[in-house]
Amino acid sequence: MQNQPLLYAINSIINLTEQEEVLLISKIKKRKYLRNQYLVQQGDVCNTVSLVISGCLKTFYVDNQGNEHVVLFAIEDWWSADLGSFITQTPADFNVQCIEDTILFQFTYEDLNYLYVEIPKLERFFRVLVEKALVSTQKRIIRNFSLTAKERYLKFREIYPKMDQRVPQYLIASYLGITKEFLSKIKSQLILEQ
Amino acid sequence: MQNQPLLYAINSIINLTEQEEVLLISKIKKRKYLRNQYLVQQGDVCNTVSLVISGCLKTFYVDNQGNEHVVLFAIEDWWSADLGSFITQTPADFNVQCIEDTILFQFTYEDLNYLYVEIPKLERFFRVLVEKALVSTQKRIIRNFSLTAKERYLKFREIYPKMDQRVPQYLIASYLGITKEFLSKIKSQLILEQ
DNA sequence: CGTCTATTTGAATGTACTCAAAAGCGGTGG
DNA sequence: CCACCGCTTTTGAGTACATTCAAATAGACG
Repeated sequence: MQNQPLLYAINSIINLTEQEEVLLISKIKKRKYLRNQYLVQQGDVCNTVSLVISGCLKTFYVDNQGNEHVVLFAIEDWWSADLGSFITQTPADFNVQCIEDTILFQFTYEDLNYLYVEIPKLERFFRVLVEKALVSTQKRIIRNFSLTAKERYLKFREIYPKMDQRVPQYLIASYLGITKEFLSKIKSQLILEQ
Repeated sequence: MQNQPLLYAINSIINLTEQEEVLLISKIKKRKYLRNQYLVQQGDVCNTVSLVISGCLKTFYVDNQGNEHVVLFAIEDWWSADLGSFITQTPADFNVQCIEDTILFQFTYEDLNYLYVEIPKLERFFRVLVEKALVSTQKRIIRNFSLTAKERYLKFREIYPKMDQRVPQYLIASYLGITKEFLSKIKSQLILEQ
């Protein structure tokens, strides 16, 4: 049954009864997006939380000079949303866009709040999800401060081994907080060093 | 009654029954720390989550070169912990230290997990707390990428108006990801501009 | 008043950026 | 099958933002 992967993930943290599973599944919206489609656009209200089943998303911010800054990539088993927009139901600061054809399970704001009431255990699932995201975001801040661009790139390849081939280089540069040109120079330098 | 501020905060998000309040209070440890005392040291397991009643904490990371990097300040109504260490009960990456005399309400790992079972609504309180922290951490990453040091400093003063006077300048520099010397130069430049 | 810590200032340096141009690469159509 | 197009990556020269190191100055506290 197609909802299994998500249910496994959820049941590894909380144990749902059969009734709860049925209710949960009734509120999950399965959606397919194509490469380059947007889930959220800066300025819109983010109305869904998405769990990635397959494919890849980028969450990014466009600054005043028009530069894109990738906040995070979400691949299989990750989730994504403009959380700030979602929880306050105000316009989003971030864009969320598919960089591959992507299959998602989505919860709307209304449904999720309904589910929190009907299945209080679900609070735990999302608490744990958000805790993990916070931990990895804090670690990222540290990496940005204490490592050079080259070290950050090496760390990135270590933490996300598949991403390096999967994602265009200019997006990795953006994630690392450097220009695409400079990442290119780092890579050629790394080749020379071998 | 001394526990009121925290209960107000909690009751603004979830409604506790009187029994639940009593149970909750029985597990809260109120502690006073002096300036410079550590709550958590890099390498130790972080066993408590702390809610700041008064005073100020810094969470920081010491890198391989021995440089300190402030991850966050926690003042009144904020909370702090090495969350990664706390949730996995593994050695902490971060230090948490008082930069003023500080009064805290603390939950131990065991008590908090017990409370999650006895008062499931508490999951919601902490989910909301962690969500807010994640949002502000993501916004910080964006600021670090899209703003110059000077702009980051101005933004910092805007977001944390009191902190600028309250916290030594070299810690603000560390929070902003720049050297203390450079922050000093930014400030003198700002004075000239007026 | 002296000591310790925090901040300021300056000169030299380095890391990463900008801009411009060239090269590579994948797909599409003639 | 090759030519062309759009998009990504590479390369280079010049520049800017921020760092390092050293020394001077300012503040806080006993």
